[in-house]
Amino acid sequence: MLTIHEVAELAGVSKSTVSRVLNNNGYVNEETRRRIEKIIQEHQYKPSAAAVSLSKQIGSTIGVVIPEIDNTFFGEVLKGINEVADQNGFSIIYCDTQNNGDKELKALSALEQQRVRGVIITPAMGYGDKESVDKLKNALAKLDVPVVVVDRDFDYSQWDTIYFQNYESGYIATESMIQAGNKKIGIIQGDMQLKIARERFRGYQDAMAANGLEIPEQFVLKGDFTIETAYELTKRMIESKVLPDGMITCNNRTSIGFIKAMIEKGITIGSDIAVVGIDNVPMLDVLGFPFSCVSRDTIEMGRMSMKLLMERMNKPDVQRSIWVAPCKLELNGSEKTNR
DNA sequence: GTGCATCAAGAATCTTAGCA
DNA sequence: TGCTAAGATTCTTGATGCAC
Repeated sequence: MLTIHEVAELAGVSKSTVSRVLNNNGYVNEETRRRIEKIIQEHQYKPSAAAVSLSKQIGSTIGVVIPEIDNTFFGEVLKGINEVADQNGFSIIYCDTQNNGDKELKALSALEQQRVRGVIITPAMGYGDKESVDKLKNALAKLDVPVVVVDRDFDYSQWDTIYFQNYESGYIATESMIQAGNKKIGIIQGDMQLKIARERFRGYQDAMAANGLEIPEQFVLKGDFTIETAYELTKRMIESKVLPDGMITCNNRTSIGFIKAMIEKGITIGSDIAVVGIDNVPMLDVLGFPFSCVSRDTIEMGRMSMKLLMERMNKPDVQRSIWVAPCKLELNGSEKTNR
């Protein structure tokens, strides 16, 4: 790859003149300009992003901190972020915290060293108390760059935020199950330290109460948003020989764990037991498995987070922005049973 | 209209001093 | 003389102020 120095040599000018042509500022003789532009085009010269950052004292790299790189949900969010970043000349550094607060602080420290221009973060933990929020706040303050929080909103947050209609998703999922004729409806909760899990559960509780149904406590399973826990909890529930009419699964991974246990034990979803998940599991559609869920446009959430970050870069003093991704009910048959 | 000099951060390389 | 540690210098690339 050519450097500005080599372009200058080929054009018979100094690199200052090439720089003026590149940035379209200062005086440059029209003939000299045309000659330089021709060389740039012929050699497909592109200025080094690292050197431009160094020179301008501003980076073109965005740090994205996510808690589960192997979760398809975050894969799609990243896709949306990448799309907008790419269109606007930003590159991305990804950090996976594996839902670990210490790893999150390390990742932010690494991004500080990289001198990123902004950070998009899905917090690793619930941050339900002021002390842990302060730790995160301090780490982000050290970076001194715009921040956007995605998906996991939490109390005391002060940053631009993009999240999902968590309460509504819990409510709609439960309501759809009730409309399908189910009465004894359980739920596999998410990690209740997270606000999103508490909100989804609250939606479930309110939908049950609004329809005059009691919550069957033995079918309120204390999950943590992982496949493994959902699988174990579902297996134990099946082994107890008593099943509810249907279950709400609180995220895509919980749905996978639930379905895996059901298949293993020979129980047919949509016939022996109903299920409505929060978040889609695209792979089930590919496999022809009818799965009803409350979905959201995750790629759009990624796009919006990057757009919000760029807006914050341009206008650092405007009020905090919050964008709520709408939820959409997709009924494919698993909300019913033949019992 | 043009080019020199300078600046930025940090790694790599070179130089120097001190000691055994 | 050889080794180590510390400090100084060089190098990378692009932007820009200022002199000619």
